[in-house]
Amino acid sequence: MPQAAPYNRDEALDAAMSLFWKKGYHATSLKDLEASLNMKPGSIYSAFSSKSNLYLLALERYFESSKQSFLDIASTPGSPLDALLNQMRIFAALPPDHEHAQSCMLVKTLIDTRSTDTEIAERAKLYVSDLCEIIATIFDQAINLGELPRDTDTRRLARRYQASIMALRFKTHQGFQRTQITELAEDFVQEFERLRCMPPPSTPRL
Amino acid sequence: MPQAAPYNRDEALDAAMSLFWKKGYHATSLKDLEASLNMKPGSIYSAFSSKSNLYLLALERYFESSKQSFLDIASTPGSPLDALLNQMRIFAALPPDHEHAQSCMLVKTLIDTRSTDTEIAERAKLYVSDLCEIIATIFDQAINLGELPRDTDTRRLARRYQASIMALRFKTHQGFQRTQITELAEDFVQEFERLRCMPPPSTPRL
DNA sequence: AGCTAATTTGAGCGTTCACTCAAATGTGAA
DNA sequence: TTCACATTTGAGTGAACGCTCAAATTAGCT
Repeated sequence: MPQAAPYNRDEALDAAMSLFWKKGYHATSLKDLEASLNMKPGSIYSAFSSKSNLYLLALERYFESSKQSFLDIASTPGSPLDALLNQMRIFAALPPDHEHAQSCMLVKTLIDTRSTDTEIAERAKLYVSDLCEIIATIFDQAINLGELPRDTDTRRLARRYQASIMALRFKTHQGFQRTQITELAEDFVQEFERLRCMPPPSTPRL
Repeated sequence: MPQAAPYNRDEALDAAMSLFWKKGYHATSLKDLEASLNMKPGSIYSAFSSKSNLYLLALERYFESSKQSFLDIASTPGSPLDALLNQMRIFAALPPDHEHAQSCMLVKTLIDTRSTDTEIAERAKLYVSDLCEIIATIFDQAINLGELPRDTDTRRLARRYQASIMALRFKTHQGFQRTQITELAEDFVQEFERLRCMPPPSTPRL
C-alpha cells in the first residue's frame, strides 16, 4: 500500500554524496542508497536515472563545494598565501570523526573507477584540473601582492600544493595519530612558506 | 570432462596481485580471477580459500617486494640519501604504461576497503607502517654518515617522504603529462635535498 | 596393472546485484 | 466531487555475484 512521501533533491544528493564518499562507488549498493536517501528503487531511478548518474551528480556536488571553498580563499581580503596555507592546517586540525577528515572524494573516485568506469574517472580528472587551475590563480594573486617572486611557475606550484593536500588528507584517512598529521601539515606548509618574499621595505626607495 | 592442469602458486599470486592492483578489490570478480589465474573456481578456492584471503596474499606479495626494494636501498654502498631520492625520480620516470606506474597498491587498498573490509584495511595499515619504519632507518643511516643533522627526527621525515611518494605516484596514476610529473618529483626531491649537510671539510681542522 | 591420495573440473548453489513497472496514492484543476 | 496527472511504491526481473562439491582425472606407490 504505497503512500506518497515527500522528497528533497538537495537532501537526497547530500546523502548520496556522503555515502559514496565514505564507501566508494563499487562498494555502495542500491540497498545502501535506498536506506540513506530514504527512497525506494523506483523513486531513485525516476529521479536520478542510474547508479552511475547519481554518482556523477554526487561528485559534481562535491566538486562545487570544494571549488567554492577555494573561491572563498581567492576573495579573502588579506594574504592569499596565508589563506592557502591555513587551509592546509585546517585539514590537519579536523577532528578524526569529522565527515571531511578523509581522503578527497576526487582522489577516491579516480582510484576506484579508473580502470572500470571511464566516464566517471574522466569527470573526476576534469574536476581535479579545474581545482588546480583555481589554486594557480590564487598563487597568481600572491605574486601580484608581492608575496611570491614574479618568476614563480604558479601552475607548477599549484600542482605541488594539490599533491601535498592530497597526501595529507590521505594520511588523515589512514588513521595516523593527531600529532603526526599536524607535523606533516607543518612540514608541507614550511616548504611553501620558504618561497615567500621578504616583506617589501616599508620606507619608500629614493 | 575435467583434466588436471598444472598450477604454479607463484605465477598465480603474481597474476592475482596485478589484477587486484589494477582493478581494486571490489571491482575484481571471481570471473576476472578465473581468467587471469587460468584456474577454475574450485581450484582457486582449494588453493586460496576465499577472494578476501587471496587478496591478503596478493597484498602481502606486494608488500614484500616493496620492502625488498627499500632494503636494497638500505644496503646500497654509497649515499643512502641519494638512493632514497633516486627512488623518487625512478617512480617519476616510469613509462606511463608500466605496471608500476600507478598508485601504490597499499594506498588503493586502504581507500577501497577501509569502510567495508576491516581486516584487509588493517593489514594494509600495518604494511604502510612497516615500510615507514624501514625508510626511517635509512634516514638514520644518513645521519650516521653525516648527510643529515644529528637532531633530525627521522620518523617524522620518513612519514613526509612516504606521503610525498604516495602523492607522486597518485599523480602518475591520474594521467598527468610526463614533464609535470618530473617537475613534481623534482620539487619533492629538492625539499629533501635542502636538508643535506654540507660535505665535511676535506682538509682536517686544526 | 591396480589402488590410493591429491588435484582439477564446471555445472550450479543461494544470494545479491542494478534495475523495472503495474498498481496505489496524493495533488490540483474543473 | 471528479478526473487527469505526477509521483511513489515494492514485489519482482534477469544477470552476476562469491562460492560449493560430486565426479573426473592424474600422479605416485606397490
